[in-house]
Amino acid sequence: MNAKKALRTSPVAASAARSTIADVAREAGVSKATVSRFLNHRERLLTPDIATRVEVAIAALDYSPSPMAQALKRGRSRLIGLVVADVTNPFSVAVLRGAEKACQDAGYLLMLFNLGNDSRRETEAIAALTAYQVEGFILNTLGRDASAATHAARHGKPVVLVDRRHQGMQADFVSLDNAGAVQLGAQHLVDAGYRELLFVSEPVRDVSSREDREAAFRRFISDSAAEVPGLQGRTYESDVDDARGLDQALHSLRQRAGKRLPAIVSSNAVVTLRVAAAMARLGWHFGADVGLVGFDDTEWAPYVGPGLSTIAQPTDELGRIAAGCLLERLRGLDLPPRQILLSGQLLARGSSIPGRFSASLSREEYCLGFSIGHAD
Amino acid sequence: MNAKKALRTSPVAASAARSTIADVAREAGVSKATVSRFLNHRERLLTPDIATRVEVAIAALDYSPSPMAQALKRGRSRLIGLVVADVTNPFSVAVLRGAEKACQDAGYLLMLFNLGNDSRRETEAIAALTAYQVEGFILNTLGRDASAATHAARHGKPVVLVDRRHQGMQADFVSLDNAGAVQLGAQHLVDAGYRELLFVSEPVRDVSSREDREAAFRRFISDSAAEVPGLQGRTYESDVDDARGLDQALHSLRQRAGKRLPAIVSSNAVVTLRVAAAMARLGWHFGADVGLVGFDDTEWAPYVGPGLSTIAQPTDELGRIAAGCLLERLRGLDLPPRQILLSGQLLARGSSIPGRFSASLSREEYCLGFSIGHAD
DNA sequence: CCATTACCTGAAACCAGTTTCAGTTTGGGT
DNA sequence: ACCCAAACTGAAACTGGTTTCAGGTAATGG
Repeated sequence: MNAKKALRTSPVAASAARSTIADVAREAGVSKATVSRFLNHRERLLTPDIATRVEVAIAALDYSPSPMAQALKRGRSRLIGLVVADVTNPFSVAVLRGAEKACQDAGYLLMLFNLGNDSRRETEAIAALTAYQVEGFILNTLGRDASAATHAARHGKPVVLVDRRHQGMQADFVSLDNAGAVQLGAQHLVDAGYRELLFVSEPVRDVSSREDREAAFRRFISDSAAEVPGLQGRTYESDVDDARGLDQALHSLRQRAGKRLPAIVSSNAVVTLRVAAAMARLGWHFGADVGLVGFDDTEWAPYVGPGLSTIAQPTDELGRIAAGCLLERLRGLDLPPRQILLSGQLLARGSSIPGRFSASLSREEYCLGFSIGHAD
Repeated sequence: MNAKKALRTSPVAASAARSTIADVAREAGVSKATVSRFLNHRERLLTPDIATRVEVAIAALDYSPSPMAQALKRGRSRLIGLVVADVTNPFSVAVLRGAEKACQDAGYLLMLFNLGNDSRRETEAIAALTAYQVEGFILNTLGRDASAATHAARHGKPVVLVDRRHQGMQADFVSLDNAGAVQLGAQHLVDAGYRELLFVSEPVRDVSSREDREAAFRRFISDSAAEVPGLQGRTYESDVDDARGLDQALHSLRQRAGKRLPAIVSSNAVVTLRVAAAMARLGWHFGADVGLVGFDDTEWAPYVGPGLSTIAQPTDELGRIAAGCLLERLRGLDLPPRQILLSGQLLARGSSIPGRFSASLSREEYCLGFSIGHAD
């Protein structure tokens, strides 16, 4: 305390201490209230004379108000809490990027909490963020514990769910149109001539996006069975530490296929990588031996094998829109919860072309870029 | 205000309002000061009787102190500011992950600011974070504006620089041992028989890690010229929107090589991807046509072409150690600035094996996993 | 010309904590 | 039994803002 005062009076270290509203008031010869009014209610102005005096003082002291103090008094913090299931997942990061930009543009800062795929920390995350008075949440969490999110909502903080829905929870929800995307990818494989399909996913239970995708795949198979003779489809859940299981699944996929062509729909980039690893272990080649369409278009997809066909999510959009929804709510918009689904885009590359053999040919020519219009 | 009081007395909505220290004090029949002491100085205890009364009251009201108010009074916020040059860069994300974990374990929360590779926002970022009373910074910024960081340091906030040094700045610095890593990768290429080397980097100027790597490459070439007959090396700066330039650079690399073997050292994952794209455009193959060792071991590296040889950075370590340094400073450690360099690990795959042709063979057998011990 | 109103400004209370300071109690020593 | 110190607790001041409330001044109306 003494040290601080010493600093402030010492001209050398003057810059070390942030100037406060009281300093400005003193400098301008007015009261704190007047300075505060100048900052917040400039519209119904103060006397021009006084206003300029305050303005000058603020400039002279390079004053900017402490968000902490403002948060304390106002109850609003200009902070948004972002909870991410796993920063390692490129999808999460891409969304994060979009959201972060939108928030910054609106003058909000992001507080990040990464769960590292540990669902127990979900409650902890929301509690910590709530303590810091975040004004709202963008949640991309494991579906497990709806209670945590509901708790946040009950505190009156708006919540936007990204990619993963919590059953029965009243909140805005922004996501890829999973059903449409699966349809798009699976149909593409069928069009390319593949008939024995395998949907590979991470453990489905309780994660809405995985459930949606799997269900959509099943629906596609049963819906198309009539028109497409010989079409068969199964699903497989891949576990992180069960590489052998995946290898076997691929084996039996090819066995079932017989002389029909086998293909895989992988439910996200993580799974795609696992499948790529399995293919390498088996010495098989994408396209020729087994077709593939994978969710999430990553920057490396064009260069793996003959190029991986992917379903691109509009990740940036998702993040931006999620943040947008939240900001609207913060501005007082009071609507019933919305569901916003954006469509994916199919990028067809070598991995869904049966005739082609591995990476030994230039990929460019296969990059057809099938696409369906994607929302705004 | 009235609304709030109404809420608090209404039993139904009681959960909506966070309870304050005053509530606890009233409930326990003690003063706010006593509650505060219970929370902060439990060691020199209160009377056991009173302590338990407070404890019970806290439990009953599910009270937890407001970090905002604490920050205001204490000047400490339990917040750490993390500025990242580009969240899109997998390296940044990996570091972020490590740092985030370490901070959370120590009870700190991370405020994230992404520059999106826009160096003008650097000052803005530090100002915003400072305003929120972050206790320290972890900076992975563009080198441009040392002033911003210096400014932060002058405010007495500890700063840790990750991967990028600011010239003349007094702060802890945590990074890969770039010189050693370049040596490791380049030597590996030479050992494999490559003789005409090209170091490809993003624009080097003002980014210390890029400068270091380039310089180390030059040094390696001149140091080895004597012992390795025919060894030649050049450098090339690749620009985002100049794909043709890169194509030409590769062309002349091969031309220069003549019947010697040409190879590339790419300075990070982004560049590696650009090189992969160029190779695809040219219809060339890694390993056979041009060798490659790239900085940053990504999850997809094993599956591109014959597998990409990489120099893995201990990203998680880097993040953890950076956070660790910062936390030490926050605990009052007062040492001169440290430089902590961690060694990289060479993962040799197909792209640095001259004989092999493309992806048509299983990669596993090439994954020799050359490695040098990496610092704790 | 006086009363009323409108407008501007400052003092003080408040947000939710921490910390200082002073007062009370207790215990030990003599 | 008395004195003094140590230990514990509460009132109040403080952090840096915002907001209410009341007072003062100038302008307008009767």
